[in-house]
Amino acid sequence: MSAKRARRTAQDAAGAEPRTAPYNPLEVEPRRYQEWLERGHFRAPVDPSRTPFCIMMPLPNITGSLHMGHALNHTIQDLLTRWKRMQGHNAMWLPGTDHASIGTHVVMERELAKAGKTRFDLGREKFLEFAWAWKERYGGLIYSQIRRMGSGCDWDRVTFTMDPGYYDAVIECFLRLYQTGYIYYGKRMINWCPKDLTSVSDLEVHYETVQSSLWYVRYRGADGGPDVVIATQRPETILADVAVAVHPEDARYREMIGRHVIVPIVHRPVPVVADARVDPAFGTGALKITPGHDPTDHAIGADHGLPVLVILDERGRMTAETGRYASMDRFAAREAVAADLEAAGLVERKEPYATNVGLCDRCRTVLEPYITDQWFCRMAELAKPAIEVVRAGRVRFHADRWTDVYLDWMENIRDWNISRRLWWGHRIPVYHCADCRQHAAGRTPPERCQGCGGTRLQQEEQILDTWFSSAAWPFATLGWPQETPDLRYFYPTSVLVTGRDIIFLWVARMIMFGLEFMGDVPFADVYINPTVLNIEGRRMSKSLGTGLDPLDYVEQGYGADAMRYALTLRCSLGQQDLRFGEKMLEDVRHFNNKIWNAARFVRMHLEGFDPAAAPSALGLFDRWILSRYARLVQAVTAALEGYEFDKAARALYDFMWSEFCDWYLELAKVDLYSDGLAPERRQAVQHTLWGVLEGTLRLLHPVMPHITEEIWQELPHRGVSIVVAPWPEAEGAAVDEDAETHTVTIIAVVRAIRSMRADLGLPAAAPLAPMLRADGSARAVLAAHEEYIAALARAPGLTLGDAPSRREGTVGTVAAGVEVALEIADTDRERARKRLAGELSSARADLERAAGRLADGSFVARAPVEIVEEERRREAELRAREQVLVGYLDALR
RNA sequence: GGGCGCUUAGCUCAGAGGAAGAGCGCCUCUCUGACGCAGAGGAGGUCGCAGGUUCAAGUCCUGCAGCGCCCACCA
Repeated sequence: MSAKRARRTAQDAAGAEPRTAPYNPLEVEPRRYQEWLERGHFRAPVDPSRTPFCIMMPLPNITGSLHMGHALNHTIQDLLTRWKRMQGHNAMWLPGTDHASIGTHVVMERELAKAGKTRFDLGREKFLEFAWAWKERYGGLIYSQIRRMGSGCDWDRVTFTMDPGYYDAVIECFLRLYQTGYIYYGKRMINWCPKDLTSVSDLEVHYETVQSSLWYVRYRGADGGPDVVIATQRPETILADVAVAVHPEDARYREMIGRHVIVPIVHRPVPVVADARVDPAFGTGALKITPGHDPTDHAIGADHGLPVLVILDERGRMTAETGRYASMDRFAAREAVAADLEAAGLVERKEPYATNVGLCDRCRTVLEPYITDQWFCRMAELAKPAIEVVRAGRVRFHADRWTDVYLDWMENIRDWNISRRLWWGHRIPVYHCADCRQHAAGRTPPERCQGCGGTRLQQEEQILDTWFSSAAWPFATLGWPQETPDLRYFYPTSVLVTGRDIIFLWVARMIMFGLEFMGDVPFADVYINPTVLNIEGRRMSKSLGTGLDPLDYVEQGYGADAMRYALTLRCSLGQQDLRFGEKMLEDVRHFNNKIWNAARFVRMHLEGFDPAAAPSALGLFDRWILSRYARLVQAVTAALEGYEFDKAARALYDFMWSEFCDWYLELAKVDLYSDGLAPERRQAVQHTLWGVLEGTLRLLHPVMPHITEEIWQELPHRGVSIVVAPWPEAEGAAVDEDAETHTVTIIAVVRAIRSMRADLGLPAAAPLAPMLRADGSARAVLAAHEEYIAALARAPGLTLGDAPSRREGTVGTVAAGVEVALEIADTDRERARKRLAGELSSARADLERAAGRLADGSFVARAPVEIVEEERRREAELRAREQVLVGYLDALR
């Protein structure tokens, strides 16, 4: 146990209680949020007289609950929206959820499985009823969590991707792409999940390295020709082999090309073909060709006019045609076939082999390359303008490095498999003729087939990829394809805030859809927020048990503001990850309490204060803090403009705590507690306390909306809510260099006295009588503010004049050019000597460095004049300081 | 196989060419009238390693190492 903790515990045991209760966010936050809703502060109806600012929320899944990633993502969006609203924009943040077809399927089917059922037991219609009931039950949960975080969304516009209007917009997108000729249909090899029974797009494949085996299998030559040995990790697919391929330049196999070999087990003679896609360095340099079960083989087979054989069904089981392997699972079949090959003496050897297998992103089942009827969207044409707008800076990524990531993917884009063999989603608006297999696209079935005139038309069973529907999010939420006022007013939107994991899945596709359907980019800026990791730097995951629930922390008593601030403080452009730990919340809780109590102090001293009356007697420190505040306004505004959220948060923290509380409040106390304070001085101090606090609250509000509102409402102010208060301009509070310089001097002097007190071991409460000596303007400033220095340094006997720099029985130093001396008792001589010696040695080290640089001819000749001058000034100062310290030290010997 | 990011005080992170910073933690002191979720004073870093550019390098360049991420998917 630390000493500090021990003391605290002892104090607790003694029953010592803090005089005031700390700030309690749990009481404040829900109440304030409710008030904002009731007052309609988050509503943003179309208003042509104001500039719109619009953010579309990256839509959470209906199956999900709020996690740390959302907490950060929403904090940033809310921060931006609130800030822009305060700047006078008509700020709109649109919330919504995603039907997340495969994700929801997985969750619901897991639920069904508990009752021993599958979705096929229910049938399409019943299953969809079940899904809607699910959505009603859980879909609202995430909204209440979003509200609890303080997010100021326009709830009147909340959108679900299967709402009728949105559904219609998605269908419209499909039909237009179909008419343009970008959508095509046919049997293609895709990534198939044998568990979910659907295709998944390339982006939804999760690769993992697993330990597997590589079997070297001998294929006998046909008609007495030479054998060939191939290497495979999937012996079961040998049954579907239609050829063996070798590299055309491979000398080992030149003789083989055009001859035939016998596929083991099925005893099928197949040709040996030459193809440059074979890597001669891998395995034996001979590749078995299985067009039905491997994408590369599929391509090679197509080019060589080879047939396609299929030996696995949609569930990954061996088909009926495979004889004794029929209905075996693919992994069992692998072992069985391998064993049979072994028994036949055809396995040359088997070696361990690490390979990447593609897993279903949702259910982690090993995916199977599989040939089915699929819908694809051509991407080359859509990608072209989407590349151009980013190159031209019409869409800007923050941080900038994501631009290359985006461009790289877009330039190598491949066609998009948009169909899913699932039920929960937007059903593809195409009708197939049962007679001639022709199809036609449309919202309703055609009366008869255009090909054969038949009337047996059936709608396509498959639905669209979830990401196809979310690609329309920036405009389908605003009423597209209707030309609504909303659409005209808010599109293009302002900023997209999202994670890097969906730059391809979502961001790129929104840009392509936006350009295709709206003829304009969907947003001007894309801010990529960091990924939230736990404190060990591990990914948060529910299944690994490393997930953290932000609402847990909020309700534990830290509150939403603390969560928001903790995340914002670490949300920098430089970092791509953000490590989160509970300690961070504690820090912010302390900060909240600091603000709360500072505000209490201010209010306590606002009696008789009239905010409308301009202050007529500002003192040095009033001017100082106003100047510091003016800089703060600039710094915070600039940081937000540059998406440097951490800088904004840090600037606010440092100002509030280290300048406003530690110095200005303490200095103000000297005035406020003095008996004979002139009324105009009181007014000036009150005005400054109020003005700076009120302004800082406004700057803080986007990050910590609740506590700032709670305090702001208790202050004299000009509006109904801080939510709609104007963002501070450096109005009336300009930078005052003079006040800053002089205050720095005074602070340095106070610190010097405090430091001497501590080094000499003098009691904290002992009244001191330091002697100060200064020249010029510093002297005048000190003379005018002796009272403040005396109070803050607890030095009522302070004198300003000719401090003795070589006097027996004193210790001294130089602070900001002011000599500060203190008489010491005989018993303190040793401590004083130690302090002086320490200071002297570090002064000498600095001096040596400065003198060294100035003695270097090339430095003086080549460094810029200002730098050299600065060094000279420093050297002179250090020399003077050294002299003074030596003087004191000598006098103590 | 390609690409990106990170490596600064015990921990979490700022700093991006001119004297090493913050918060927490640690040490000492303080029952001071906003706050002990506090105040005051301290200790603590050859800025991953090796070269280079420069009068000057956490900061720019080149390698290397470790950690993390992304793309591609090789039988």
